[in-house]
Amino acid sequence: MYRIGELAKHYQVKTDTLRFYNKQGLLNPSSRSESGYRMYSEDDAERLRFILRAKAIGFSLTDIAELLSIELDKSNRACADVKGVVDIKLADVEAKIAELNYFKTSLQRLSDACCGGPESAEHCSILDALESNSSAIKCKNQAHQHDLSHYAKNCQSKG
Amino acid sequence: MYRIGELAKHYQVKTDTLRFYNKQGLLNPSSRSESGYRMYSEDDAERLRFILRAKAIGFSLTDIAELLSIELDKSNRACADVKGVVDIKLADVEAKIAELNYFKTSLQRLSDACCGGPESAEHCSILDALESNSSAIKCKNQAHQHDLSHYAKNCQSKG
DNA sequence: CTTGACCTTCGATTCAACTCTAAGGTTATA
DNA sequence: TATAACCTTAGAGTTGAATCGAAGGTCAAG
Repeated sequence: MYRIGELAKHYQVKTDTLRFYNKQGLLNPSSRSESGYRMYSEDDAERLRFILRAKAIGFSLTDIAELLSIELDKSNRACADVKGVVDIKLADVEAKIAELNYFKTSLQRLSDACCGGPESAEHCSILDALESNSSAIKCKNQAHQHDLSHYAKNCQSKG
Repeated sequence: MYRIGELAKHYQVKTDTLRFYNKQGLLNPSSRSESGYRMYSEDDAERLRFILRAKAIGFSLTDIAELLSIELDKSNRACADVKGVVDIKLADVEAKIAELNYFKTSLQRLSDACCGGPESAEHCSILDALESNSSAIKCKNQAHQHDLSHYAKNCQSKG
């Protein structure tokens, strides 16, 4: 069993954050000491690891609560429902990866094209690229169905 | 030239948001009409597209301002500086992709293991996995150097 | 010449996810 | 027993990124 400060130090979070997660119902200490101190078990720590990992890759606390709460009403849910929740997150993650890969390619192209020397950036190819309609950072043409589609369709490749 | 409402509608943002970007210096309309209306050029629209795309993949407005401001003081910056900024962003993006790929694998594994049928989730393999120390959502062993390393090292594979 | 859809400003509010403050209780050590 | 380093609570403040409200100016159509 860990006291709040121990758990916090171990996972590099503030005690405030753990109290906040407690208040939000995200991570309730499995017990309290005589004097009212929060006492966290190994399972609680496991749950915290899950929360931190999910958070680090961009899930909101609401998302995380949803994933974690699935287990609570499982007898009222069909397998398909559960799989549905997971698959929605999966689609989100895949869409984000696609965006990031696209952006990565653009940045890579910029970086590769730049001499990186000590001379003034007046004629730096990175700047040229950013200046002229972000021509090195083009919109992808094969717009798929997600957040970006609403403006991707208006984004002409001008290179 | 577009008025604020036109630009907003075109890119599915609120006029408030465009005024906010103006106030923040992220996107200043290239002119004002006689009567003081903000007037946006094609280049302004281009810049907005860049902002929206960058935002969609997780850059903060501060990050975006940095990328966009490169052009302003370019004669005061060395090529190397500019390349440096881009390379830092590139590393950010790569780290994010790595995280997401890791999480994607975990979610995929959960999804694949689930029958997805209409029966009660009482014995759903996804829930089993989440329950028992998230064993199906294991920590990766090959911890590389980034945000997660501080707790990845404490995360034992229990499957 | 007024109605409605625009636009302006400034300041207040929202939301997530903390983060801090104040006032006080607990526990190990000198 | 007193000092420090813990812990408790309720509630206020912070940051980023909007979003809203109020009070009013602009402009084309009827």
